[in-house]
Amino acid sequence: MASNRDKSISEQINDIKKHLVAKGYKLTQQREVTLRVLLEHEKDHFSAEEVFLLVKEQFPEIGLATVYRTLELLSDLQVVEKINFGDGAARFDLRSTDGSHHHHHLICTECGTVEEIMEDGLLRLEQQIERQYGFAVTDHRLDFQGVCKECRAKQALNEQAAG
Amino acid sequence: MASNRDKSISEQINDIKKHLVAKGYKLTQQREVTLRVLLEHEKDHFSAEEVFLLVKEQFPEIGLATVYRTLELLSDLQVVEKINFGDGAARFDLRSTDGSHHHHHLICTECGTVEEIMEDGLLRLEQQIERQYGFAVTDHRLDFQGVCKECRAKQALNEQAAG
DNA sequence: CTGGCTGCAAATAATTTGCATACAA
DNA sequence: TTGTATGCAAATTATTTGCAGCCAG
Repeated sequence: MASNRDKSISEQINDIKKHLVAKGYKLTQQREVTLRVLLEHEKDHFSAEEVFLLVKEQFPEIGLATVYRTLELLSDLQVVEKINFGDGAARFDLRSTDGSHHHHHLICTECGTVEEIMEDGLLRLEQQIERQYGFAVTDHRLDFQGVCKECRAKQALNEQAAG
Repeated sequence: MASNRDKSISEQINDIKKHLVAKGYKLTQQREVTLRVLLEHEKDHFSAEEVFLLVKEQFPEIGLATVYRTLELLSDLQVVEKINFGDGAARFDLRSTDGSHHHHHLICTECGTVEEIMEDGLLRLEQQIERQYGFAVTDHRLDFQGVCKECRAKQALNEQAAG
């Protein structure tokens, strides 16, 4: 029952290294630092550029293209998920080690915050889809747009002031 | 109870024209043709480029930038939804007139087809999120990845041949 | 009329690619 | 050693923007 929450970052990097090696890839300095950055910020949804800037702090020689290539690779390996929230750039989200990775997103339309929630009430729906459409679901993505708690509080204050 | 399914395309364009005019916008030839193309292909998920090519058939003078601007405008007006499936380009999806627009997507990882399904078992979940996180849900997006019926059939055949 | 709208071309922004060199296994 | 990976710069792709003229209301 070990989830990634139970493992140190080094252990997780080691696990991922095995995946890499198994497919004939190498764990370079650049890839390791990139992984470390992702693991240290598992709740964020960084763009390639943002990852690049953070990696650069620990490894200044790295090039942006390498970060793109690494993220692409990690995406293929199912280590990260590439998501597009509609602002210009793709964002990258760590998947959980066990492959279930079912966190959903609460995207605030006021402040742009993206919060992750762990939740899974979708199994029933997936089964229904499989039955009804003959579509074999392997994965899903569920995002909610709306107004987060903080922005609602602000809105309430403003209305009070205005009213 | 009139849904957009009950209305002719001209009627729908007229409805949308009212929205436009109400906000001080004009219904130009270009916008009308673009709308017509979208309405005639309501089950597709075209990129701006694809819309452009289709509009060009009926209105050759149009420029790509105009299509982008029109789609942006229609997006603001909630007439279309701008979605990003992760291939390089944004795609545009008609919303239903009543604003509910809750269709979800079945994205086949084999052939790339995107099928729409009308379904809404998410109300309960939205309510739970509101209670649990204080997040006021206004909209959601639910996509399923997997293998569609057709590709599964093909896979089955191939396995048979191989086995 | 006239302010919004358009087409065009140039500007951005994100991402990819070619290539000579560097380095992990 | 040797093929994979990297950094850089140039190329590509999607989208946006400036601007002079155009047209719907």
